[in-house]
Amino acid sequence: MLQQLQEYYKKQQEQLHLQLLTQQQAGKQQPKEPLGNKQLAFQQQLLQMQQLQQQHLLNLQRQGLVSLPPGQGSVPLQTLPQAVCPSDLQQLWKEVTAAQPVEDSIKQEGLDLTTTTSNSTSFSAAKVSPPISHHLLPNGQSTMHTPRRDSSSHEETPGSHPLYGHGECKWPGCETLCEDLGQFVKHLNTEHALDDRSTAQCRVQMQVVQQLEIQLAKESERLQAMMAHLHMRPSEPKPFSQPLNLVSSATLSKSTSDTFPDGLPHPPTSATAPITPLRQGPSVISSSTLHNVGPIRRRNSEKFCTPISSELAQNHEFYKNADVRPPFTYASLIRQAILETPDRQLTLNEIYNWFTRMFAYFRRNTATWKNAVRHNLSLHKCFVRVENVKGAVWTVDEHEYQKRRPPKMTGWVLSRGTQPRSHTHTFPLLRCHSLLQAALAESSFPLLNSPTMINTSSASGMLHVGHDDVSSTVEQVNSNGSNSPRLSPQQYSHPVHVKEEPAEAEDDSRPVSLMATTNQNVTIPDDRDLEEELPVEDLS
DNA sequence: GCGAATGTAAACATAC
DNA sequence: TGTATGTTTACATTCG
Repeated sequence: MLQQLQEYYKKQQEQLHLQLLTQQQAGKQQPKEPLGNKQLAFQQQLLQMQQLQQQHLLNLQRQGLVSLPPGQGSVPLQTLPQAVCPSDLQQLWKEVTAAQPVEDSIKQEGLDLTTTTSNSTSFSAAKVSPPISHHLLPNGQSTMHTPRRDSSSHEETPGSHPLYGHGECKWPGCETLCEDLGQFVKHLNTEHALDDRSTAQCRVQMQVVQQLEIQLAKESERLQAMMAHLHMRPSEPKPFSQPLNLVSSATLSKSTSDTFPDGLPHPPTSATAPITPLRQGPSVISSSTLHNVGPIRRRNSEKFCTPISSELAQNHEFYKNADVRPPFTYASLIRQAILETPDRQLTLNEIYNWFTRMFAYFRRNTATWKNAVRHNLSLHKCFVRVENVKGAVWTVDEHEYQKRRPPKMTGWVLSRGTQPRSHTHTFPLLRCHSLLQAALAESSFPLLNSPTMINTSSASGMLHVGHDDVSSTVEQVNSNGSNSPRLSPQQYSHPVHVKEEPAEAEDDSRPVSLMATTNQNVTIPDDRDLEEELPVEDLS
């Protein structure tokens, strides 16, 4: 099926290419500007075709028909069409840009694809929308052509370069170490000059961005349909506090498609205020999301209780490939890492590995975040160090973890711990509705970009919007509590030594049976109730 | 303003 | 000795 598709698209592309060449020939006898326009139109056609192909492939991928090798990300990069080879593209760009004054296509500091990028990426949108002033750079970062830049980024300081950070070149796949900016500029000019390879890399990055935009648009439509079906009013005032949040404009506002008939959500055209990823899930493809760095305080897993496990499951590929800081606290992430393992325990190094494996963001600044991880492990009582023959491993004391959570949640979260069981029986639809509304109102709805969740388990997915612990605990029950004979520390044949902590009278059973404490969490019965009562399909 | 939670940095100890 | 690991402290920030 895939082959057929690819063949089909190949043929289409060849036809288009042929047309393009024909047009080029014919264009020689025509005034330059119409030629440029026509070529642009053809180029757009080509790119749309490529988009279509990628969309299909993505759909196939979603349906499990196509699997991507690790490292390829959610975007089928390896399938990026080659219909426009770099040299063609370069030629195209030359001709297209020749029709209009493009100053300094190649700037002193290196390749500047801003104008051409705009031409190539905005597609038909360029015809109807004002010139977008943001431009995505090959590494997914965005340069703003507004005078002000995102001050939250330490890379945006004067004398810096968006492609340069932490002493290394951030050109995709490069990572060449450069001692200073001067050396970097030199490197940029030599290694990433305007040649076929760089052009191709730019194209790939453009495709990545386009794909994400398309995906977002589609999921936005889906969400609208869902909300319409549920009689919700997404465009009610109040929704989002971040005006620059793409989701707020693209997802929930019908006017998006009016503003941009191409159906593509367009990132904000200016960034006058730094954006933190507080309410941003991967569904928020905003420029600042893609390069948010620096100290970020609250994570939405804590504040808005994004279901970390489900979000991670859904957006695994995104976090794995995009240099985006995950919107979760270190504690949440560590806990997630530990709970994801069969044994519910990890060595420090394994935790490190999980971080780097799961998040591209944590593949750099290792000293900083590793220190933070160790700090969190030591600081939070919910993380318990257990020694075995292999060395020390870390486990999660779920009870402690729950205890440290501020009891300020509404809906089922409150009912989970404090209300009688009977309350959970009333949950399903009403609570779901209010919860959903609350989630929509309070967050950027991180499930938006989660086709699997929407497709296969929307109910559970929505219900999960409310508490990551709930989802995780439910998963625990499913994956561990009932059917998997996992090894718990006490099950090891060797004696288990638990770091001596001041034993607390009330929950002192921890050293004896950590896993028991974890799995026999007092909250589980409710979770189990929920699992039983709700039409949850995808919890296994 | 206060306190809790969190992130970051750093110093220090210990084990290998 | 260097590195990994673990603990602790300090300080800044965010948010209720």
